This record gives sequence, structure tokens and C-alpha cells, in this order.
Amino acid sequence: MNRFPKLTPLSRHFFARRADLVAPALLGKLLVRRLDNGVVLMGRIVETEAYLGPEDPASHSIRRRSAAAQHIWGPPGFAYVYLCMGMYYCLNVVVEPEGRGGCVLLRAVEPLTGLETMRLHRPRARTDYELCSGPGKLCQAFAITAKLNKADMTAGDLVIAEAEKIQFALGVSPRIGISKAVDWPLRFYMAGNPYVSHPNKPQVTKRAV
DNA sequence: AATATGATCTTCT
DNA sequence: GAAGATCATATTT
Repeated sequence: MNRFPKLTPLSRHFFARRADLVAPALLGKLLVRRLDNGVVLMGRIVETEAYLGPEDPASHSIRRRSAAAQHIWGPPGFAYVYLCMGMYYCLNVVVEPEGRGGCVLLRAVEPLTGLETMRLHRPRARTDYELCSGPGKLCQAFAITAKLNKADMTAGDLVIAEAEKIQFALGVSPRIGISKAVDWPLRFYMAGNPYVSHPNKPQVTKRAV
């Protein structure tokens, strides 16, 4: 309970690639959150979506720069947290070389440690599957709010850390919940993993990793 | 100043 | 499968 594996945050270099390369590369990595009271929450990333630069009509980088989002054109490896539908936060990591405005949305994690605290954060969740199986749920479980917008995810209280490599089949599908570029295959997930959201969504390709 | 629009979740049918 | 909750940001008057 008081021993955690050695955590090695991913380097900024890791994020300085195209979003559609970083997104699948993040599968299997650890999302690590240290709360103010010292409790550590951890989950294995099992589902991500890539949002590219200005050539992607669904990306926030095609919109005019706002104070809350201007850092997505800055150096990669920082959190981009924003409120969706007035009620739920979504967590992104800024990726791609500086100036592009690419992001990767973290859609689902497999909860590993701190489940009791996650259940307190998500009283609505009746099963462990409902804890983190969606971008809004994940933010509730991990207590991620706009206060963590612009946080450095290579160091601090919200980081993505290296993990033991595990074998899995890569699922690819169109992104969820958007109205532009709806067919672009930029959602990546661990095929068959029970903590992925929208398990019945048809995938377009599948290959071993 | 006012309105339209979501990278969602929950509950109900 | 569909509707409602709810608000930061962007776009329109």
C-alpha cells in the first residue's frame, strides 16, 4: 500500500512527434496523480485519441487562440484540460513540435491503485468499469479540473510514466463524439481490454503490437 | 449583450 | 436510442 513502483515520467522528447504516433504509443503507460493529501492514484492508459494540427478540422487548434488554450501551440508534454458540455473535464497532453497545436485526448484508463479514492470521487459509478471508462469519468476519478490546465506532465502531481511493456492488440477506430472529420481513424485502444469506453464501436483495423 | 455549440455522462424507454 | 443537465468559449447582433 505504501510502496509504489519506480516512476519514470516520459520525457518531453516523447511527446514531440505527430499526434497520431504519440496516441498509440501512450497505450500501456501509467497516468499518475498525486493528490494534495498525498494519496496516489494510478491507471494504465487503454484508450486515446489524436487531434492533429491545423489540418485537422476536429482539433481545437483550428480555433482562434484563447488564454485557456494558447499553450497547445507551445512546447509538448503539458496538460490541456477543458470543460466539456458544461459539466465534465477532458484531459489532453500537448504533443507535436512547438507551434503545431496537436493534442492527445486521454479517453480511458484501467484503474490500478487508489480505487477507494476514485470511488469516492465518482459516487455514480456502480462498477469499477464505470470509474475511468470515458474522458469525463477519468477526470472525475483522478480529480482533474481546470486547475491542472497547463501542468507539466513530465514532472509534478500529474504525470505520465513509463511502464513495463505488455503485449496487446491495437484497435483503431474513428473518434467519438465529434462532428467534423468523423471518419478519420485517430482513436486508439487496447482491443479486448475491459476498461475501454464504447466497447461495441466497430474498429477499422487491428494489428499486433 | 445575446446566442449557439460542444472531444460527456446519467437516466429513462 | 434519446433527452436533459450546464458553462467556457466563440460567433453573431
